[in-house]
Amino acid sequence: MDEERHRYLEEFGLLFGQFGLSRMLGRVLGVLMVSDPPERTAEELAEDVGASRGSISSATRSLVQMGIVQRWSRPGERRDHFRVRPGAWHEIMRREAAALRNFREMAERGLDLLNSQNPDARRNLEEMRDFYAYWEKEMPVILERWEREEER
Amino acid sequence: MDEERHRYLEEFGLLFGQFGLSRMLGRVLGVLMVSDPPERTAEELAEDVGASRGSISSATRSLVQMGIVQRWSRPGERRDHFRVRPGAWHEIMRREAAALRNFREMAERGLDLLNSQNPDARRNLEEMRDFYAYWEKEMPVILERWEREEER
DNA sequence: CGTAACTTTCAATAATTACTGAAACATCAA
DNA sequence: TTGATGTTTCAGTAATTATTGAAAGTTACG
Repeated sequence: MDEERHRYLEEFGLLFGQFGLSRMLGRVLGVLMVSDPPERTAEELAEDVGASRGSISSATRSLVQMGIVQRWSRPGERRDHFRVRPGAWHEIMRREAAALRNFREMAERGLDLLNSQNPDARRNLEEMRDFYAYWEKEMPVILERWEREEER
Repeated sequence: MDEERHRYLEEFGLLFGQFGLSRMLGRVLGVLMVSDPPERTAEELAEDVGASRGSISSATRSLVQMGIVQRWSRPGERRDHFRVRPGAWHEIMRREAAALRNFREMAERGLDLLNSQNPDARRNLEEMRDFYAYWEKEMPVILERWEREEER
């Protein structure tokens, strides 16, 4: 694994770090993305990202649990193999779409808490609530259109 | 400031923490959202969130710099006041839309790096690139529609 | 069974990030 | 200019989060 590839993995990790996942998850996902063939054993992952077996174990567990990575094993072999699931990116975005609900609900709780008739004071929370309700409605539409276009 | 309100601020902060901003930015934004009237001085913010002046100073600076919060002062008064800008939520989403580009570019760099003809190995990166290119195109459309609907 | 190959768990610790508070800086009015 | 009021900066420290590595757990096979 050369210098350029290590830099790529680190930046892939940082991108995911900014975005909310952990850096290690990003690095592991990065290796799986640029692997040829596109799968790796836990041991290979540990070597490629330069991390301990323990870290790899917890990163792969999270990625599998999130539906981003698949684990599989050939019968009669002790080693597990990991690969990125087709549709992984769609799944990541679907999670973001689901999180919009938390923002809308936070706005609604704020309005209850504020409990004021002053329209000036309510305006920001109403805007927040309406904005996230709008996105909650629109994102699934765009996600579905992508799925239909992928099927062709 | 009662117990319920403090819990709200803490959860508002956590929501923003998960989402990528700092918890303190979230707490400060939370206070400004549920204030009546909807503005606060730095001193009031410090008291409401229970943080030091220094923390408030850096949080408000970031929020202003991001275009989420406005700072203003009445002539002949030394104190600055802060309030949430109308359109703040739109601005936050616009930033997310802009970040999609980083994901597409990461996929493109990965394809260069992989430099393999094996279609199986290229598939994940191609999917990533196409998926984020699609969102890069679609998000501005939805953001603009919101703006048009707001104007009415 | 027992052993080797491999994985997971989790307490300890390293690395990172958030926060404070006091000093420096800025602004207003007399 | 001075003093009072208010804000920012930043070095130090606290709090949090990420990571390791060794022990415990699993699985395949003879």
